[in-house]
Amino acid sequence: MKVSVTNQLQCVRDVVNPYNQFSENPPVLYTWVVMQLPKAYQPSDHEQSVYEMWEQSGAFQPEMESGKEPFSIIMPPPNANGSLHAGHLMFVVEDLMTRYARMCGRSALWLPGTDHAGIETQFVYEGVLAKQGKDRFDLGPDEFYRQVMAFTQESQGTILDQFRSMGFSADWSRLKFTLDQDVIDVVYDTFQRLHQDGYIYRGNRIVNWCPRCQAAFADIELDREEQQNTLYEIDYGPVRIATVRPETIFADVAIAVNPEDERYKDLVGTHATIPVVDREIPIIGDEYVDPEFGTGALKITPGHDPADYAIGLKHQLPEISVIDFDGNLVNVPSDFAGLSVTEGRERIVEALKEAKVLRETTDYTHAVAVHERCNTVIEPLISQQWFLRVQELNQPVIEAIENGDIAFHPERFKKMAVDWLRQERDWCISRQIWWGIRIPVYYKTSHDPDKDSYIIATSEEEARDYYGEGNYQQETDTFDTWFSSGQWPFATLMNTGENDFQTFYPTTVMGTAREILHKWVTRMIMFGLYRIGSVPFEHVYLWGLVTDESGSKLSKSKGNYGDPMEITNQYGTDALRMALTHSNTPGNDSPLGLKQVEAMRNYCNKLWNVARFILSQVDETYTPDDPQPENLADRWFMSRLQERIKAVTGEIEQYRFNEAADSVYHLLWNDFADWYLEASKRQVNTDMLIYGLETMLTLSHPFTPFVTEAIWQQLPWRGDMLITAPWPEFGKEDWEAVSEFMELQTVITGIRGVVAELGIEQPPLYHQQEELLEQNGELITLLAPVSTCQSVSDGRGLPVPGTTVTCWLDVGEDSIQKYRDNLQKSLDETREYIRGLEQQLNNSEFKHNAPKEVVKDTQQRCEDARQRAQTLSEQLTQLGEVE
RNA sequence: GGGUCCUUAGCUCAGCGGUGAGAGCGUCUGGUUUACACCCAGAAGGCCGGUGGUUCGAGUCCACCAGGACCCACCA
Repeated sequence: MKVSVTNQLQCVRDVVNPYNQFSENPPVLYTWVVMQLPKAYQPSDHEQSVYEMWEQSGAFQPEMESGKEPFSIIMPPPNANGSLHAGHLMFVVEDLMTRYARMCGRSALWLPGTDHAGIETQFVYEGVLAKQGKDRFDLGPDEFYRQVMAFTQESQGTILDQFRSMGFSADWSRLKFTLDQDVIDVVYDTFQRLHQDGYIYRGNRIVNWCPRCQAAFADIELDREEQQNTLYEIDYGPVRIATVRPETIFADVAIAVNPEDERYKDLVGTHATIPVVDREIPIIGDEYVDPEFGTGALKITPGHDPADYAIGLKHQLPEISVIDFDGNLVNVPSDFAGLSVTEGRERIVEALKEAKVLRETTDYTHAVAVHERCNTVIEPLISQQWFLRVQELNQPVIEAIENGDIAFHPERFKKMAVDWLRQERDWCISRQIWWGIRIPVYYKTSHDPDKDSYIIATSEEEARDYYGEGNYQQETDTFDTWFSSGQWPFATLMNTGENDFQTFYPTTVMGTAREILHKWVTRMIMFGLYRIGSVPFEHVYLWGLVTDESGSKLSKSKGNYGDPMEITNQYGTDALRMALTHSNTPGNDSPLGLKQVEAMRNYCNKLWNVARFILSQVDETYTPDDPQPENLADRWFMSRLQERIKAVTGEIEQYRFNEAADSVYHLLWNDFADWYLEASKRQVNTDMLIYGLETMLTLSHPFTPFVTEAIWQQLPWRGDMLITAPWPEFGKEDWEAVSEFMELQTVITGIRGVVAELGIEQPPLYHQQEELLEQNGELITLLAPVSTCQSVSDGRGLPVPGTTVTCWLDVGEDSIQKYRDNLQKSLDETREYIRGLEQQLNNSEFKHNAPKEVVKDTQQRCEDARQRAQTLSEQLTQLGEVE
C-alpha cells in the first residue's frame, strides 16, 4: 500500500488526503496510516510538491479588490545571471513577513524582479568574448548589448528556481527585469523631468576613473586598499613639497601652503618651479593644507586629484591632464610619454635624482581608492560626465526620515542615512558601461550654435524634431545602475498590473542589506519623493552579512562559502530558514553554523513527530470541535497557547523575528512536546491536541513553511492550505491554571532531580492532603519517577526541594543523609534570597517610587520564598529527629 | 579624522530598566518509556570587558577607558 504523502499534493485546492484512498474500503484506523509515515521528516519528499501546490493555486498573488488591507514588499532584485549566494539568504525574512501578512488576511504582495547587474554581467561577458579573442570594442555598444541580453535571457532561470526552492512566496507572475522596456521608459521619464527641473548637467569634472573598466564610478563604488608607498620630498625652487605621486608633477598648477604657516607665509604670491620641466607655478595660500603633514607644502594637481580639483576651482587654477583613460602618461615630455603610471613614477624619480631635487624618501602606508568590482586602482581624472545635483533633492528625504515617515529597523540607521544625505556631493550618473540603460541623449555632429549641444531624446526621430535633418550620434554612456534601481519601487508597480501602483504604493517594508543603505535605500526615497511625492516604503528593515561561525564574511576565496543549496539538500530548506531567522538580530551580522541548521532540522523533525503522535490519536472520521479544557494540564496549555500567540504576533509585528522564532521553538519543544503531550498520555483531549497542533503549525508556518504545510495536508478534516489559513487570534489567559501547573512542574522537576542525583528507582511520593497532589496524582506518577502519589497522615522521608507543596519521597535512610547537604544548601540559598528581598521591601524609597505592581510582585516573591524556606526548615528538622 | 556596532556559560549568540541571568551547540551522569536517539531525564558551567555616574532598582541608561568589527572621509 502506498502511503507517500507527497503524491497526494498534486491537486491544488481540493487536496486529497491519505484517507481518501481508503474510502471505498472498510474503515481503517488512521493510526495505522500515520504509523506508516517515516519516523523522520524527509524534506525532499515534500518541498517540491508543496511549492508547486502553492504556486499553482495562485496563493502568491495578492487578492485584489477584496477590500483587504494591502501589504507589499519589493524584492531587492538579484542578478539575473547569478545564482543564490549568502547575500540572498536574509530574503527569508521578507518571505516571513509576507507569509505572516497573508495569513493575517492582508492582500500581500512580494514583488520579485531581476537585475541586469551592469558591471558584473559586463565583466562576465567580456570574459566570454576574451575566450574568442575579442573584446567589446570589436562589437560596438549595440551588438554588445544585444549579445549580453541574449546571454542573460538564457541564464536567467537559475536564480528564480533557487528562490523557489527557498520557499519564497513571491508573486512570480509579476516578475520584472531592470531592462524591461516599461521600466526603462519610467527611468527616461524621470531623467527628462530632472533635466527640465535643472537637476541634471553635463560637465568636465574630476571623476573616479577605472582604467580596467574604462568607466567612471561614483565615490560610493570605491573601496579602500592599504598600500605601501614612498613619500617623496622634492624641491620646487623655494619650497619643498611631499608627494606619493611624483609622476603627476607635469600636471601641477600651483603650490599651496597654509596661510598661517610661519615658514611659508611670505612666499604666498611668489612662484615656485616644477623641476625637470622647469615650469613656474604660483604659490598660493589655502587653509586646507595641514602644516604638520609632510613638508607643509602641497603641490596642486587639479587634473588628477579630487582634493586639488576643489582647491583649483576655488583659486581658478587651470586643469592639466597628463594621464589618459588607459592610465598612461600623455602630454608629457617624450621621455615619459606613453608610460604607465608605475613606470612613469620610476622614471621621474630617476630624473629627479639626476636633477638633485629629490631630498628625502620615507615609507608611507596609506589607503588608495580601488574599484570595488575589479580592485583596479582608481585614477582620478577629468572627463565629461553627466551629473545629478542632489543637495536640493535630498532635502525632503532628510525631512521625511526625521519626521518618521519612514521607520528604520533598527532605528540607528536613521541617523546614518541622514548624515550621508547631508554631505552627499553631486552624483555622477553616467557610466561608460554598455550593458545598461543608455542615457537618452542625442548629439548632432555639426551642431547649430543657436541650439543646445545635446537633446534629451529616446530616439533619433525625437532628436530630429528638434534639430532637423542631419547626422546624429547617440550617447553611448549608460546610467549608473543605482540611478535606475533607485526608481525600482515605482518603476515596477507602475507596470505590473492595472491597480498595482494605486494599491501597493507606498510599499509596506523595504528589507535589504545594511551595506546598501546609502547606495540604494536613500536614493529610492529621494526618487520616490521627487517623482511620486511620497516615500516609497513605510518601514526599512536592514540586515548585516551572513557570516561563518567565526564572523568571517562568506566568500569563495576564503573557502568558507558553502553553496546554500547544499545545506538545504542536506538539512531541508526549513532548517536553513529557521536557523537564519533565529540567528539574525536586526542590523547585525548573522553567524550561520551548520550546528545551528542541524538544531533547526531537529526542530522540524520534532514538529513532524508531534503531528504523527497527535494524528495517531484520532480516527478517520474525526472532525475537530472547539477545544474544551478538561483538566489542569488542558487549562494550563490552553492558557500558555494564548500567551504565546500573543507573544509571537507581537514579536513579528515589532520586527523581532529572532525572538519570534525562539518563542515558536520553545513553545513546540518545551511546552507542547515535553509537557502537554506527555501529560495528555494520561487523558487524551483530542480537540485540545488538534487545536494545539493547528495553532503550532500556523505560528511556525512563516518560519518553516514546507514542513508545516506538509503536515497540514495530512489533516483529514482540512481541505485548504496552511499558506492561506488565518493567523490565530488569542483569547484570555487562565492565571490560576498557569500557577498551579507550574507548581506541579516544580514538584515533578524536583523529584526528577533528586531521583537522578541519588540514582534510585521510583520511590513512593507522600504528602499530607495537598489538594494539588491529590488531584493530580496520576499525572505525577506518569511524569515523575515515582511509584505512587499518596496522602498520608504522618509524612516521612526526603522532602522534595524547591516547592511550597509539602511532600516527601520515601527513600532509604542513607539516601536521605546523602541528600541532606543539598537541602541545607537549598535552604541557605533561599534564606539569602529572602534577605535580599526583605532589604528591598524595607527600603521606603523603593515602596515610594517603584510601580505598585512591582512592589506587590516583590512581596509575593518574598512570601513564596519564606514559605519554601519554612517548609524546608521544618523538613530538615524532621530529618534531624530521624537521625 | 568622523560615525556605528560588538564585548554575557567552553563555542555561537539572545536578553525591550523591575530584582535568584537565558538558548542552541559542546561537556558530564543516567535512560532499548511503540511521536521523535534528528530522542528523553538530570547536572556542571557566569564578579554580564574595566572604572565611575544616573536610579528605589543597571547586563540593560549615561560618561570615560581597553580590546575587536564595520561604515563614511579629498592629509598630499
